Amino acid sequence: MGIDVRTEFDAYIGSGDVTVDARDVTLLRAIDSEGSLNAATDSLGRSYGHAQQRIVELEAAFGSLVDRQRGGADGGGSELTETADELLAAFDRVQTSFEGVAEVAETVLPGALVERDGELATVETPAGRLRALVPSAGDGTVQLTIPADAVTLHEATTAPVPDTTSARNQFAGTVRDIEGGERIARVAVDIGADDPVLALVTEDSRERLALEVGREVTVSFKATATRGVFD
Amino acid sequence: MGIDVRTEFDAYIGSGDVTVDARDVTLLRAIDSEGSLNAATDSLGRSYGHAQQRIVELEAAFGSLVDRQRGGADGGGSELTETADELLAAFDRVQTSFEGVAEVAETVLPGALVERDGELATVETPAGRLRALVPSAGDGTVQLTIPADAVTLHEATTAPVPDTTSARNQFAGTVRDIEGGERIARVAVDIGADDPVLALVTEDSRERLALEVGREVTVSFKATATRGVFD
DNA sequence: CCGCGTTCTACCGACGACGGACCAACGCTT
DNA sequence: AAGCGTTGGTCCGTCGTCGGTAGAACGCGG
Repeated sequence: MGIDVRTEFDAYIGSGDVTVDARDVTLLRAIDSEGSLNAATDSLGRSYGHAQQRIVELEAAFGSLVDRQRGGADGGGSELTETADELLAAFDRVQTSFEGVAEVAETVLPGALVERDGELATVETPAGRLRALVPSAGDGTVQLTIPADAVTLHEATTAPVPDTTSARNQFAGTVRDIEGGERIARVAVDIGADDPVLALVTEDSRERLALEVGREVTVSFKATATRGVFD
Repeated sequence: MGIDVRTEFDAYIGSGDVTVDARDVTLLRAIDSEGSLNAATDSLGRSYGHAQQRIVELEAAFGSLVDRQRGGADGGGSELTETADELLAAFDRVQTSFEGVAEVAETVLPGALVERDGELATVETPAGRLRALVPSAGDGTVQLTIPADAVTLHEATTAPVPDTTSARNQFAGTVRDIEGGERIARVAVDIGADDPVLALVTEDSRERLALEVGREVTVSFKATATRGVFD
């Protein structure tokens, strides 16, 4: 079911009416490594004029980003300010966060909305009722997506009683498949729905829980991490 | 620490060498609601020519998306195929997934890399050692980001023993602050680092765990959900 | 004083994306 | 046969983005 597609994205960080994109970030990085705006632009094969103008725009929103000095023995040069370093770090963080959701496998479950209270909904699925965030308005059937990196597995015998944890969605299931990565395994757990729930687990955890095909486990995931959209 | 910025994104889904963006999606949605390509384009204030051409491109990658019929009593019309519906649903899912990471609060922790095994790293932080995914290569200090919707809280007394769960990162802490939303509360838990760890929790869970400022809890989050980037 | 390599600023041209206009083909109704 | 509103396809003008070029200012060294 469904069609298979790549999921891609462009990340931005913004302040005021300016938004910084990947292009701006590579420019700043090149300035940092080349030591001058000039060297940076032609190492990137880009025009000096627009790059310089762009930096002025960025600085209007974020404050000083590049310490520029013209004249002098070596003709001058530029280096990044602390603000620029923080900006780059912030961009890296959101970039890798987005990469996370883009690359990580997720399982999508069909379901029917039974109740809705603000953004929080309870949905009836083939595996049972669960709670999820559904941001948009609507009614009827929904598709829930559960990111594999938000699913935690427990030994079936020692599962925490639901009242003592904030992970409300808990289901008993049996391991159907394990794809071992280098250090991270992808475990497919059948919880009674058409498709198994995928869980990302470190190899350590896989050994510690003695995960193998056929083993009974309980899977849990937070309501705030599973998101639904209406069909 | 850090500068405050909006985080934004553009989502795409791709197949072959074609990538579908939000513009394409609104076009398809307009065709669906208007009943014809012509009505769709001028309800959007866009040119027919390019829209038609664009659909041909999309269909080259995804197969038939729009059933077009010209001539007839009403002059003809167009409606979406099942494939197009699936495409729209897929786009909605990735869109809301990205919105999730864009809107959800996250806490960033500084740390020092102590070991690294593939993508999996163990990092020394002010709160103790924890395991995280750090995709890029590098060395030295890192910044870990822990999305609030991936943090689960447990009663301090009945925390599951670490060996029985796949959530490896567990810390004892005390609740510092609670921001009550409509149905979802944001709980800040001090675990010994400079900044508290934020956890997104439903109001139900907040009551059930009797969460209030000063209460002792244990927070846990999966290694595969916390991502690190080098400074 | 001149040379150097940089930053600053402005202008031009190429390219792509898009809207707008146009015409043909279609198929049913009248 | 004429009319209608759609789809199919093409062409042109505009606008924004970007590279390229050119010139001025800067400040230190020779």
